Order: sequence, then structure tokens, then C-alpha cells
Amino acid sequence: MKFEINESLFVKDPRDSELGLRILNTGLAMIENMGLENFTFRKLAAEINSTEASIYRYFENKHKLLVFLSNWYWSWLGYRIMVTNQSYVSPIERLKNTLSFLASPVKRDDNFAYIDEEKLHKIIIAEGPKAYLIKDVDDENKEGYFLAYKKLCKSVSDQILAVNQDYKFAQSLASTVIETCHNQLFFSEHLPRLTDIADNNPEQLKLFINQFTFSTIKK
Amino acid sequence: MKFEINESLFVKDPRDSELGLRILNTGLAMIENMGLENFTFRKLAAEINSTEASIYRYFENKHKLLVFLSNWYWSWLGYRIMVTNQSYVSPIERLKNTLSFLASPVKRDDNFAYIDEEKLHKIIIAEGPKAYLIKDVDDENKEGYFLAYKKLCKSVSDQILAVNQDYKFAQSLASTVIETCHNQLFFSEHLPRLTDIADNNPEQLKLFINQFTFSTIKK
Amino acid sequence: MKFEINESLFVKDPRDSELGLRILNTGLAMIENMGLENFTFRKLAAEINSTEASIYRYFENKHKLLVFLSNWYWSWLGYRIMVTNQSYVSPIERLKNTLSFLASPVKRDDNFAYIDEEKLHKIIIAEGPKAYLIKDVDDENKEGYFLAYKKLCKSVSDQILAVNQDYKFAQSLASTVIETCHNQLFFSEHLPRLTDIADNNPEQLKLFINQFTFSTIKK
Amino acid sequence: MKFEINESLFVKDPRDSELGLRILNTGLAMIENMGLENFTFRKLAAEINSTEASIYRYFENKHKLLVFLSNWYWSWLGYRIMVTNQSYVSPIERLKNTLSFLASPVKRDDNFAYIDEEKLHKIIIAEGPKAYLIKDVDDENKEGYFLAYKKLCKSVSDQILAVNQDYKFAQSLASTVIETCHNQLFFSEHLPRLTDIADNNPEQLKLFINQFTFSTIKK
DNA sequence: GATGAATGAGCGTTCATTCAT
DNA sequence: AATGAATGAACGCTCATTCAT
Repeated sequence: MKFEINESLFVKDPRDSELGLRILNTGLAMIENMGLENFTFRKLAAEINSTEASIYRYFENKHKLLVFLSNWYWSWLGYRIMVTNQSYVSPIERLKNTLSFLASPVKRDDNFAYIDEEKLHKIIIAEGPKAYLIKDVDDENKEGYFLAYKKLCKSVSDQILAVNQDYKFAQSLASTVIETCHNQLFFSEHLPRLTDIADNNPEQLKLFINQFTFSTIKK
Repeated sequence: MKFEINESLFVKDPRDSELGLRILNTGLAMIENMGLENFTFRKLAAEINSTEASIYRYFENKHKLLVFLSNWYWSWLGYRIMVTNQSYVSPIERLKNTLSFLASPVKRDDNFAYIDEEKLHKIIIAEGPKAYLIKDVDDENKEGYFLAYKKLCKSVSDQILAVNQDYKFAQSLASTVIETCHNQLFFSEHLPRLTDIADNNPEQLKLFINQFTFSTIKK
Repeated sequence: MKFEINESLFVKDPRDSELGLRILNTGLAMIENMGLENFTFRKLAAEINSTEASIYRYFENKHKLLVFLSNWYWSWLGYRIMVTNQSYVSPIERLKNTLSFLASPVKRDDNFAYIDEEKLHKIIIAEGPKAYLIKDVDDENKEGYFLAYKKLCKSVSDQILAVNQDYKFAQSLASTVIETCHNQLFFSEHLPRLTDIADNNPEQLKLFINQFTFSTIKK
Repeated sequence: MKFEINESLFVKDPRDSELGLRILNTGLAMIENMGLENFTFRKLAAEINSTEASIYRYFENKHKLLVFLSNWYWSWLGYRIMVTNQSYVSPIERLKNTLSFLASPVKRDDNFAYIDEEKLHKIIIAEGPKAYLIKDVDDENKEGYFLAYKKLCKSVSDQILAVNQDYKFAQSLASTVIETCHNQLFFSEHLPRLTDIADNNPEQLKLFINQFTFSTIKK
């Protein structure tokens, strides 16, 4: 199982070699730990006892590494949602399941030893928007850097339409739901006065999301 | 009229001198133009025919300049909302007016010659989250860097409660609405498949926001 | 027909394998195209769809490749001069023929499919002096890196002496003539105020060279 | 006395500060000593107990430093020729004086404490052509990087025409003479078989140059 | 013999910051 | 208060080179 990720995001696929996996693995941990701004390939190289030159064989810069990780995350999440959704027949149940996945804490997935999904989730929360809040967003979009995210949005949007085909803002609601999950989790941890969701209380987030999604699309 | 802004955001208040105003004015234009990442005090100094050392007399680093501008924006927006809300009596009308302000395009306000509010709005959309998506968010929060934003959220949240005092997620909804306005505008311009709102069609955003806010808090 | 070239200039003779010929061929084109400074084995490897490691099997560094090409050029030119000179008996006619070769545009020679002599001529003009304007010139000279050039100079010098055996600076005049041909061609293309020779007017160069050679050695 | 040098060759005129003079002085010595290729701003910074960043305040790169030195040299030499030429009335005497300057060893000029003209002369011989044998020669020429050299050529060319106004290749002969002086000196030191001029025998070079110049332009 | 992977070293550049005036 | 000069530190990147297959 290997998610398809836009080839121009890497020079050489890091999943194809031992060093590449260490770059992913340790890079992920370091970004989570020190923040994207403080993270550099130099520090990563030191950590994995390798060199910057070697890392450049895999990624051109840290931004591409971030976007790579971001794509991986959305592919992985989308895949898990898709698989579990097959157990449900009713559109409402499916959407509920999807929202539940979006709003719930992420658990380590042992199928991918080289990725710590829990940490990756934290990165998506704390650094995710930096993947697209950049000057070159249009070029990178054309290049296909955000396909995994768009694919998931499309899927959620379709599920919304399956519940109410007349709702006019299915895509906007889908992206709002996804972004909101991250925002509210960030706020609950760091800026609690911007949210009612208590830190470490995932059920509240699920409730909030469910409520505003279903009330919004109710016919 | 001079909005109160946390004193530790600047060394010397840029609004109190001619050079300070040029820093605000030109800095704002440059961040909007080249993006926060590419913007440096060196480039700013060159542009205003001054020196880096002089800029340091006002701001310790570009992050503080961003947070300063961010605070100014929220203060300014909050103030305008507050003033216009006084014309309405019904909580629903008030909330509608507020949402309208949040979702509408920003127009230049001639009361503040040194700030181009239109460009500032673009910065808030494209760079705003970077003000708090940082490693030191907790320290900066304690220091009071995000008070203007919180104040506006509180105001929106209060207005929500005025419409429905039993709604349990007033603060979350408030911050979600505000963030969503920016996100959707960014998506409509750069990642259109993540939204149904057409670029340059502000009415659609207003409609979307209104609908999901009021349906969510309906008793 | 294979010119003898100093063996320490290459690890393995590039003329003996298909890959070697591609290195010569493409390397030559790239140096001409991007200049010696911008040319690297990495770029060459990418261009011929091979690897740097493979190129190292032939040449230790780009300087040796340049010197190799330089030697090839002087051998080739010397050979052509020698062959055509056999048609002449009078020393004056011979020297004239030689000068004509030195001053005339170079044409592709189909006997050597792997070398584009026209491009090589341009390299000799634009990069030639860099072959010897180096710190290690004495070592490389001892090693025999410049033999082809010296051989041609000797030949021209001998022809000068055949015209006037009393002329005291035959070698200096020979090297001056050769260098001047290149210099004036470079100037005519790039720094026209340093020359009277119009770009793309080879007859003028021939005239200039002939005149100053024969007037100098006239008894 | 301060020669005018194209302003785009430096960020800040090195002759205007103590550090700048040290950069010129030590940079010159190091280029002469280790060759342009091995010379870096990092090594220069270490030598003058300063930093690369400081050097960048004066020169953008080592190429510009070389071109700066080159311009200085040609301005200085042209100035000395011009001054001494005023003692002569006859065009032939003037041209002889000029050729003598071009062919003679250079002596330290105490009017410029910060430049060691002897070493600079060696640099011009061993690195001079690298100033213009580059890919961007046309751009740099437009920018005015080679004006001092052209000015000297023009002066020599005018002197040639003063001796024989009918000579058709005055500019070419002028640039040939200048280049030949350097070439022959380089050859005499490093590649003796390309010249008849013995190392450390300046009179021979003068003789050679005089002879071929005057015989060439004789009416 | 040719290649793929990895590396050591160093370069050019820029940044944020400080000091003296 | 504002500026000019200088710097320490680090970053991103590329190069030449080697090793193992």
C-alpha cells in the first residue's frame, strides 16, 4: 500500500530507500517538535547522521517535504474514510462516519511504520495552512500539489449532496468542516477563549461539527 | 482615533512619527505584494530609503509587525461593526449586520491615511493564520498578542447568544465564521475546487455564512 | 585516424566507447553553450542520461576535458595545415596557407563524427586561455598537457624561419599570430571597439594577420 | 587622485573606508598568490579578520572585484602613459614611449599605498582575460565594465594613426600589442617554448613589440 | 564497465542584530 | 532619533568525489 503522491514534490521517492524513510520519519518528528520555521535540512541531517546533500537527493526544500507529508496525510485519511464508509448504506450514516473521522483524534496506524500519524495530525493542525498560504500557490496548484486535499473535499462534498442534493454550498461546507476541525483543535489547545471545545475532549468537537453540518444542510 | 495595541508588539509606536508611518504603510504594501516569507526588514529599509537599524527602533522583527497589523485590523473591524450595530435593535438584525461586515469586501477607510485597509484585508486572508501558527503561540498569547481578535470573537459570540442563549458553541461558531470568511475568499481566488463561492462574488459568501450561522443556532 | 593525446588527460580514452564519445560530443556542445564556469559534470550526466560516476571513468575533472579538447583541436588544425602545405613549395606560399588556416572560419570535418569542429573553434576562442591560465600551469606543462599547441607553434615558427632565417623572434611571432586570431575574433563579436575586424568578415582578419606577419619578418 | 571606476562594479567604493582598502589590498595579494579560482571571499574574510558579510558590503562577487582591479590597472597605466607622453612631440617618440610602458616591468607606485602595482600586473597577466572571457560579456560590456581598457586601446590606436594615418587596422594592432605583452610575459615564465623572450629579460619584449609595431605600420 | 546512492566540503548569500556616531 | 558600518551565524545549495553493486 503506497499512496500516489505528485512526483514533482520529490526528487526521489523517500519511501523507496532506508535513508528516505529516515528523512520522512525524523523530519516529521522534528517539524512537529520545533515548528516548520525553526526546522532546517541542516538540523535534520545532523539528527539522522547524514548530510544536507543527501537530503537534497529526496526533497528540494522543506516546503516540498511539508506538502509531501500533507498529501500523504489526506490520502491516508481519505482512504480510511472510504474503507469504513463501505459499512454504511444510508448517506446520513456515511456522512456521520466521515465527520467522526475528521473530528476524532488520530491513532497510530501500524500499516505505515515510517509515519507517526499522531504527530502528522499535529503538523497538519499547526502547519497545514502554510502549505498553501504562499506566494506561489497558483503555480503549485497547477502543478498538482493539493490534489489529495481536493480529493477528500470532493468526497465529503459528494456525501453532503447525497444527503441533500439541493444544497448549494456543498464544497464550501466540506472545506469549512475540514478546516474547522483543525482550527478548533488548535484553539482548544492554545487559544481557549476562541472556542467552547475543551482541550482533550474530542466528543465536543464531534458534536459541534455534526450539529452545524446537519442543521446547515437540512432540507 | 487610535486603537489600543499591546505595547510589547512594538519598541516605539510607529503611529507617532513620520518614519513609523512609512514603515507601516510601505511594510503593509510589501507584505501584501511579496508575501511574508519574502519580506525582510532589509528590503523594507531599501524601499523607504532608510536603514534596518532605524526599523528596529519600531519593531523587533517582522513577526511583530504582522501581529501589530493584525491587531489593528481586528480593532478597526470590530469598531466599525460596533458602531453600525447601534442602528439595530433586534439581535438577529445585529448579527446579520455583523456577518455582513465579516463577509463583505473591505473598503479603504479615509480616517486612517497610513493604512490601506483593502491591502490589509488581503494580508489577513493570506498571512493571518501565520500570526498564531507558531511555536511560541502560548507565550505570545499570555503576552496579549491576540486580544483584538479575541475581543471581536467575544462580541460575535455574544451576539449569537443574544439570538439563542441556549446554543452551546457560541465561541466556536464565532471563530469558525470569522476563519471561514477568510478561507473561502482565499479558496475562491486560488483553489476554486474547494469552494462554491466564485471569485469576486461577495454575495455568495454572505449567503453561505448567513445560512450556516442561522440554521446552526436556530432553536 | 586518431590523434595522439597525452594519456594523463583521461582515465580512459573517451574515443574508445560509445559513452565516451557522447561525453565528448555533448560536453563540447554544453561548454560552448553555457560557458566553462557554468558547465559541470552533473549537468553533463543529466544531459546524456548517465551519471557523474560514469563520467569520472573518463575524465577526472572538467579542466582535463577542456585540455583534452584543446589538444584535439590543435592536433586537428596542425594536421590539416601540414597536409595542405604539401601542395606548396615556396616558404612564403606555405606560410600564407598556414596563416589562412589560422585566420579562416572553421568548417565541420566529417572525418570526426564525434567532434563538432565549428563549436570547438568557438570554445578555443572563448575558453582556450583558461587551459593554461591556472595556478598549476607548470606542473601541467611538465606533464605534457600543452604539447599539441607547442607543436603547432613550432611548425609556424619553422615556416617563419624558412622565410627569414635571421628573424630573432620566430616563436614569439608564431604564438602571437595564433593568439591574435582568437582574440580578434572574440573582440569582433563582443568588444568591437577593440578591433577593426567586423564580425563575420574573415577576410579582414586574414589581411591584418598577413600584413603584420610579413612586414615583421621582411628582411 | 582617484580613478573613476564604473559604479556598478561595487556596492560601496572600497577606496572610501579602511576596511575597503584592506579588501583591495589583501584581496589583490591573495588572488595573485593562489589564483582566481582558489580565491574566495571566505578566505579573504579570514585573512583580514572580518566576515564575508562585510565584504559583500563592497563587492557582490569575486568577479566584480577582479574587474574592478582590472579597471584600476588600465586607468593607472593609461594615466602614467599620458603624463609621460607629454614630454614628447614626435608621434613616433610618443608611440615608442607607450610601447615601452606596455612592455616594461611594472614598479610600485607610492601614490597608491593600497595597491601593489607589481602584483596587480601579475594578476592582469595571469587572470586578466578571465575578466571578459565569460558568458555575460555582452551584458557587462553594455554596463561599461571594460571602459578603462577600451580607453587605453583607443589612445594607443590614435598614436598609431598619428604615425601613419593610412593604416587600416589601428585598433586591432593596439589591442594585439597590449595582449601580446601579457601573453609573451606569461609564456616566458611558464611556457618558454612558445616564445623567444627570456624570463626576466624585459628588453627583449620591448624589442619584439617595437619591431613588429613599427614594421607593420610603416608607410 | 556502468550505474545508483550517498557523502564531505565549501561556497555564495542573507538575515537579524549590534555598535558607534 | 536616526543612521551608517560592521558582524556572527546560519541557510540553502551545489560540487566533486567515492563506494558498493
